[in-house]
Amino acid sequence: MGDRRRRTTLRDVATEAGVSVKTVSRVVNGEAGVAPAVRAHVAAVVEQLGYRPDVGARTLRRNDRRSASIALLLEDLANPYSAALLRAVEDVARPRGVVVLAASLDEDPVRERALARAFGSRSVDGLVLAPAGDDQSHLVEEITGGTAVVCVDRAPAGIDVDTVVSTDAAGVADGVRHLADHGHTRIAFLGDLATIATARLRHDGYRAGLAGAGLPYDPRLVVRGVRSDEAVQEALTALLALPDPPTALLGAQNLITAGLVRALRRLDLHHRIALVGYDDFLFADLLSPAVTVVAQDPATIGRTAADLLFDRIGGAREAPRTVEVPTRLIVRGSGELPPDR
Amino acid sequence: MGDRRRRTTLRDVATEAGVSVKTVSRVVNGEAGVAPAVRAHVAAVVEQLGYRPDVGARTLRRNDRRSASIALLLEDLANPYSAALLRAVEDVARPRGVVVLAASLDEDPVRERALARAFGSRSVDGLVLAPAGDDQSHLVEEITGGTAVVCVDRAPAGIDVDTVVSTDAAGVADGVRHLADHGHTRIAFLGDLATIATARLRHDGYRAGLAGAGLPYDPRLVVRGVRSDEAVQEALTALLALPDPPTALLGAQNLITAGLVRALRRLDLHHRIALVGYDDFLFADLLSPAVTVVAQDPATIGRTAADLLFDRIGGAREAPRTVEVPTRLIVRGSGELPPDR
DNA sequence: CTGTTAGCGCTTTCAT
DNA sequence: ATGAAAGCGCTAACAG
Repeated sequence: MGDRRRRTTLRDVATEAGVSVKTVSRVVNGEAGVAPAVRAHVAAVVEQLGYRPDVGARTLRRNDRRSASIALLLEDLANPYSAALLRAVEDVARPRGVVVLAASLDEDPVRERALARAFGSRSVDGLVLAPAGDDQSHLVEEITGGTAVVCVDRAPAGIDVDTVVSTDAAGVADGVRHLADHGHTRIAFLGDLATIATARLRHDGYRAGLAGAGLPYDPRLVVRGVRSDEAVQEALTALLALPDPPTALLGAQNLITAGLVRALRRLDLHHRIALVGYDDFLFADLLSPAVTVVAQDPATIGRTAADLLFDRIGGAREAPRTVEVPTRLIVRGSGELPPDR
Repeated sequence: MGDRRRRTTLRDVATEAGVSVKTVSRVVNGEAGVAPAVRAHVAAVVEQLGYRPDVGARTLRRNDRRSASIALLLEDLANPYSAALLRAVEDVARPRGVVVLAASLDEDPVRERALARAFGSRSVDGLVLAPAGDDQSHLVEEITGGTAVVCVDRAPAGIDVDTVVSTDAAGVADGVRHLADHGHTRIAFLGDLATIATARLRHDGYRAGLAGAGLPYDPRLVVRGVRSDEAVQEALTALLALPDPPTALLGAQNLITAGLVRALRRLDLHHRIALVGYDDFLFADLLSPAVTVVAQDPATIGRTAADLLFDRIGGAREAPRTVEVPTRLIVRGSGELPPDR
């Protein structure tokens, strides 16, 4: 109970093959310095005994402490954005024989630290982090300890590492401009908590987009900290009760856009009020009207982050870079409705 | 380059605190047998030096070889079903201090073996597997080696382990009966590859549902091996060209249902041909008509699988159980359209 | 209550 | 080309 049967070790193979453990180690690791005949024989014994190297023991002993594993700390693994990112990283890691640990942070800085620690204790070679709090300095120890770190989705604070983000501000500005091009002058912004860096960037993009279109910024059209379908519903109701209500909406996040689709539907205004969402979602093209979105590209973000990470793990020493992955405006219908009055 | 700076070890703490390594080990692991004053002092030094235990070394030495990690082998981490399952498992693992390794199999039995091996080499305490091939006997070694294994989504072959599945057949039968109740007698079935066990079960459910409704089984209404939107489109066209075409469709999988929604839309038949999908999806309620589905419950499957896994890891020795998680028919509109002729 | 010693499975270092 | 010995950081087993 609780005890595990002893598995075949290098030593077992060595004894059986009549060679030293070092020779077996050489064969298993494909190192030079073993006569072909010996190599073949050892390989046969390895196969026959079903020997499997113990990665933990290997990591412990090696000078570089490599474990052939990396960890991902994302917002929520069940969320399509995180899931696509994870999958993209996995696809880069697999061919290298590197396994992936994954965890959800749920915007909790405490959990960020705890999990970074837990993964650090397991000597992962690298960490891909979507920062949850506004201070990542707790990672300094890991970094000086030799763990490669790359941030995604949001710029980190307190550490200087490679970072891959979407062009949030520009993307939202595009969306705003698109609505303005369709004649809207009253464009509302519904965004996430201002404590979230990307939410701030998107708000900046909103301002910039308005400015670019020569429209004034009206704080009454801005609702922030929207974190549930109910909050969306309330916010929308309040906006529509304004003396000069918006004729177009910009949903600056996944779930907010979804909430807006539902809320507009409920008020039967979905064909009268224009909507542009930030972040694409499945079936956006099948709704009526189909939803125009500013799409992020989580797969490219993940792939890029993984590439940068493996560069670092491979010993790259340049100054940390920030890569911006462009968003793309996908025109589908909801963002092209004309102003309704 | 490649070398990692030495981290603080138990020994460092022991030297600094003026005690033996064993005493530090006791404090770190919360074992009894340390005087309160000593304990406090050691804890302070641990904190001051920023000591972090090395889980790899601990695993290597412990008799039970526990690593406080488990692995998930799922079909595709980017797919909402797998993602929800992963998240549910993570939520059970986290409070136990157990980290989660995850990988996608993409229906590839070779990858199943390779990844099971890779995780075995890292001495995970448990494995949650959504079987990709039709032979899981390669896991016998892991199991006798003490790794707990639980299968999800599909029953495994060649090993006898705890398994958590949806009531696939019953779920599809429910869907068929629902359509029959609404007057349909010509109900088509579009399913995945017959080599996939769940696809077979769902087909069985289709037959059973027809039988239950007193309807004949017409092979011309059955299309299997549908693996892309184009295939769906073609299949639908062929079905509608029959002398006596179906008035209702059952999409026996995620992507097939999505494809059917698109294809019907393209033919402008979405309000004339009834549709029931297997597997729920986001915004199914916002389409028009909203899509009636037989929903699986990946979160419950994941949670249950994780519970069973930790029972085993904890030493449970009963005969392996199979838990069936019920599906739920969600009535939304598309499945209640009357026969169109 | 506390410490000493051995050794997990492997790679490193150095010898042959 | 091969091997012997040391030791990675930790816990087990046993002494005191």
